[in-house]
Amino acid sequence: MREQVRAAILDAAEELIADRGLEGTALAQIAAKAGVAVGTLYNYFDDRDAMVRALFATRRATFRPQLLAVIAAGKGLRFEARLRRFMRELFEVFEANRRYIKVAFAAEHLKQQQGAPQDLRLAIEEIVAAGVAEGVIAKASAQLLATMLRGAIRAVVVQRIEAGGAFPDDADGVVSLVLDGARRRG
Amino acid sequence: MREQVRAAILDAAEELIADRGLEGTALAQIAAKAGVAVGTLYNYFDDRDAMVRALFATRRATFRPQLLAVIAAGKGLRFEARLRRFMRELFEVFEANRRYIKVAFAAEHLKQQQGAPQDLRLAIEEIVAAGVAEGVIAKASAQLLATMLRGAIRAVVVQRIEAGGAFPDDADGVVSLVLDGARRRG
Amino acid sequence: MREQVRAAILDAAEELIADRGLEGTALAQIAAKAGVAVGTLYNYFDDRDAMVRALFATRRATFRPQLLAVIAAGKGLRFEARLRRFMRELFEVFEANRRYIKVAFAAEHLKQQQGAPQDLRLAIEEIVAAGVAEGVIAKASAQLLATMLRGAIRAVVVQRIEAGGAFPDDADGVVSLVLDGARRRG
Amino acid sequence: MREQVRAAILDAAEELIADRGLEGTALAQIAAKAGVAVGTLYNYFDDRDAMVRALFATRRATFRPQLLAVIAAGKGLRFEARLRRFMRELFEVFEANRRYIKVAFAAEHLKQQQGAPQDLRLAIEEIVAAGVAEGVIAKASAQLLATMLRGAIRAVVVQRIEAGGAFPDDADGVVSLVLDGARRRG
DNA sequence: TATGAATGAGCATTCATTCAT
DNA sequence: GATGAATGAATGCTCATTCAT
Repeated sequence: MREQVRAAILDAAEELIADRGLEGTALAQIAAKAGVAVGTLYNYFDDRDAMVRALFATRRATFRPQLLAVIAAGKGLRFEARLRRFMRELFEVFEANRRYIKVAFAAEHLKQQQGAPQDLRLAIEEIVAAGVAEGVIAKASAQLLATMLRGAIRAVVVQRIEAGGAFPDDADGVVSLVLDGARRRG
Repeated sequence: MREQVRAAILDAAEELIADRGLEGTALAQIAAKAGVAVGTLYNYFDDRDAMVRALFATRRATFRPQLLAVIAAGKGLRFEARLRRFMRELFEVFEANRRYIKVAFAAEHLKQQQGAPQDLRLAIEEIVAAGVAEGVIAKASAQLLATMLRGAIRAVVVQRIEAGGAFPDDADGVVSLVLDGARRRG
Repeated sequence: MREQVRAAILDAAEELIADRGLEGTALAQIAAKAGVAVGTLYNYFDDRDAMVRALFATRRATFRPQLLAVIAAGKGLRFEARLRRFMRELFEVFEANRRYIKVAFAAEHLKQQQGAPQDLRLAIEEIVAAGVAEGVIAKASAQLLATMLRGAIRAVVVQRIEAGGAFPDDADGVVSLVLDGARRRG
Repeated sequence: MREQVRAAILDAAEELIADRGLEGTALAQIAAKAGVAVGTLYNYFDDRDAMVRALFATRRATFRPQLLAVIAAGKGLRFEARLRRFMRELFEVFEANRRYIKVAFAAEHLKQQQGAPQDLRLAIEEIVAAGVAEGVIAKASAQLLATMLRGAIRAVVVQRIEAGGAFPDDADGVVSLVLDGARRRG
């Protein structure tokens, strides 16, 4: 009961923030969309800021296990296969959490949270570390590779969010490029 | 004289926006920091929005020629040398325009300006196209390579801005990675 | 309760506008006089303009039925008696709505309302038309007579508002003059 | 020279005030239209209010002699002829001072001036007094007749100003009505 | 004397937060 | 707990007035 109201509030907040941005969304709008009175918001959250933090925390609590599951799913595989699979499945998880991803990247510049981006960073670092352990990736390249992968994912996400389409299947292209480079062979 | 005041206003705006974000910065703060009265702002700009646009336009007018000079400087070189040089010098230009870069990336989500990011995109595409023409890069990889380079640059910039250090010398590493991949050889 | 606050706001607005004019009255003054906070005004009216319109509409809603009652009261009478009675009772209604009348005439030059003046015009035209129908007034004089009556009423009202006294008993004199003229008879 | 600038300023003020009202006209607009700088206004007038008062005073200085001439022109005539002639010529004077008349009536509700209306009142009272002296008007009707004449003139003026046409020739109708009444004669 | 940039008090409006019901 | 009216500080903007040049 109480949880349902809380969820309704956060849903309303998420949708409005995704649409109009964090600063463009007033508490009155959130309350209206959630079907409660403004004052009620304060029974669930200390203040506006706490509500936003709760929004990110709640969503992250949904998103993170899915992300961890994706990582876990590839555990037995060899590095390259694992990375390719990870990239493919990652975009599916993004698709399933589309609105949160939009909000998370949109609010990336705020100090208060780097939920999804942070989780992602760790996930990538873990896989890259596995690649190093396996001897496929030089230790010296590891950090840079991780950064590049994140950069690539971010670019794709931002583009898709603005263009509005589905998250695409550049996954394999990105992996090939970062593993073997863009230089023409032969 | 008039230009000095204008510059002082934009400087104040830039610093405050870099610190507190666009929506977190009030005109009164900008005026105070610039050492003028609120009303004075309106002698220089039509309204708040025009001031922000002027800020971006002015900074871009400084940044863009530097970026173009970097591109032009590499014109005679072969692709790889050119790309390496470009990346190195690019970060120097970033360093010289540090605060603008910060504001530009911070305000990236606003429709009203994609100045620096847009300029950068075109610069990268030009160089990559030269790589294709030279036969070093497969045509099929060109788009992805460009995207990855931008993603990498962005990631580096954001990280350095938040961490506060100088833009690093990952330049060569990035180039090596995107050209030859992270996979260990031999 | 809510209605009382609304009424208090409109009362405050009316009094201040009557005193200082429409443009000379700030919302802060109205709020202070009404004993509420500025923001509260916006719980009752969309904006300043809506508040002013509401003021006129509310007052007119009180004034108009009284005016209509005065007109109706004379329905059975012959023209001259009716006109005399109308003029006398009209000034009583004016007296009962003194502050509104003041505001209404003061804001007469605004497009947004011609409430009282408009109502009055129609009332007069109806009575004059009855005079024409009865054969007492020549059709050709009707329009001018109506205009003169309005002009006379207005002059009396404005004078009394500025002088501050009660609306006078010129009523009979006005009627006699417009019916029989000022020329001395042998 | 100095007088020309002063005149240009008052002309500009008059036109703008006639168009947009007193409160709707900013000093900057007046200065711009007059072709001088804002600061210059303060070399000619103490402040905004003084400028407006000067505007009315100057215009009245033009208007009043014309009005007095109209009165003087009828001096030899008998009352009725004089009144008819006065009313006709009055509207010509109004036509010649159209913009001032518009401003004067528009600003009638301001305490600061009743220039034209005041002059007019005196003119009418003088003529009516002549009618009393001549025995055409009963002393008891004099005040009311004067009030009615003013009311009628005002109504015509306001209507013409808003409608935009020329001041009409209701003059004779008004005179006939106030002298002989609207009642149909057998 | 003329200029017009600088000034800052004043205005309408918004909105997170409080609290009596 | 839920409500939503009340609050008032804060914001962007205007404009009469001042004053250095």
